[in-house]
Amino acid sequence: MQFTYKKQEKLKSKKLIKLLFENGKKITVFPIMLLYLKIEHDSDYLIQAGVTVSKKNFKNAVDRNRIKRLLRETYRLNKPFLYEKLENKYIFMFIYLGKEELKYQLLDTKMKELMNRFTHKITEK
RNA sequence: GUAUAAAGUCGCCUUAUCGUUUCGAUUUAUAUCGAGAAAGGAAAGUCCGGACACCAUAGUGAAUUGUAGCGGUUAACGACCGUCAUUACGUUUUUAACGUAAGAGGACAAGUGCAACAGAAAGCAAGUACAGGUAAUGCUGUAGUGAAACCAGGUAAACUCUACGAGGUGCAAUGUUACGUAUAUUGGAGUUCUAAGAAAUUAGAGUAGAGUUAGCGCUCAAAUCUUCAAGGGGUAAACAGCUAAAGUUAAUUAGUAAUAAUUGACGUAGAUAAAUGAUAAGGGUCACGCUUUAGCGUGAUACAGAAUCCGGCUUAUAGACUUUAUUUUAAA
RNA sequence: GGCCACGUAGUUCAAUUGGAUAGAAUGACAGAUUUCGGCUCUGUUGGUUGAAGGUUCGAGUCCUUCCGUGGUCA
Repeated sequence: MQFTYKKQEKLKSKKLIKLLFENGKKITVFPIMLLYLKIEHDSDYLIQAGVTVSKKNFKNAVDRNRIKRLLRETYRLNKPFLYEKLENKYIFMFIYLGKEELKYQLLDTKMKELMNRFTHKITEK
């Protein structure tokens, strides 16, 4: 499995996103919050993931884009770790809660911690 | 050389690793390989003007709304260029001229409205003080009030008038496909029998069916049924529109200029919870400090992210460079 | 992405078609009343009218450009 993040892996359907926000479960490792939901979707990949940043916290489009790019990058590089342990299909949404931009290395460690917690929760069941 | 102001130009670079979007090839498919390209001067605000699309549309007038010295540029404009009145400041040889900057500026000799306080008076009128003048009188001048006054007064970024222009809605326009389902309403076609008639149709039966009843039955009866179309309700998927264009740039010519013409060169993003990146290393530029005139260390490297496409305007912007003007310093 | 609307004391609203010092209620503060508090009465306070320009003798009001807030569409 490679470090890819293609069109097929992105969460695009408005319907799914709506479902996710209504029924999804949360895990938070500040400043990242993960919303996830176990659901059968059409993609060939196990996970469809999206990324979002609030307009309230970051007013300029440039800053929002920067954060989203960082989040995507951390997800992309840590993805194989998740795929080793997963069996069912999921949809993800990463939400950035912080009000200031963090450095890449910090975000990377946070993302790893977040994924650890997620796999714990799944395997417990 | 320093500082300030105005105008204009540029607005970080290189390498490595891992990725995203597009196209092509291979493959059942995951995917693999190859190819080139990938954010701005404002992409922003949406303040104007167009292209393009759909809808509407005989003509004329009215209403609504925009513009407003004169001339030019342009696809077009409320933009741009030139120029004049006017205003402000400065200088001089001071009833004027020159320089710099501003410059939404048609008409109050068509009508209506408005002008606080002050003032006799800011209009369907009334008349103060002083002086002059008359047969006589606000008849004339000055003073005083005020932003404005014995005047065809002022005011149109007041209504209005004049001249010229403007159909509406916007790529979430619009077209095609897919998914999918309650059916109000409207229209067409179809579905029983008998009689009359050439036919449209009319009259009757009470069949299919509908309503009601526990049921028998009773009532209605081809529409309340079927089907097709319009219409309406929902879903939020795909493709086209979608990027080569009033294109960018250099030289020459015409023009005071905006700009135009000719020739040469270039071929320039196309996403949709929204790509154009992330990390590491090195370099450039600027500031500060140390040492010392060549290095070292630390910090900074702006404003900001395409969403149908162009032409302007407005606003944000670290730093660098060019030109012009002014000030001051040093040298010759 | 397109298209609209609205900004006045801490809060909710006024301001006669441009005319003076921008008002009212409520709130806040002080005093009176009360043993104390509330109610009530009296007084005081608080605004660069979202910002910057312009027109005008004079702008909350007219014009232009920005800033902020909200709405709408298939």
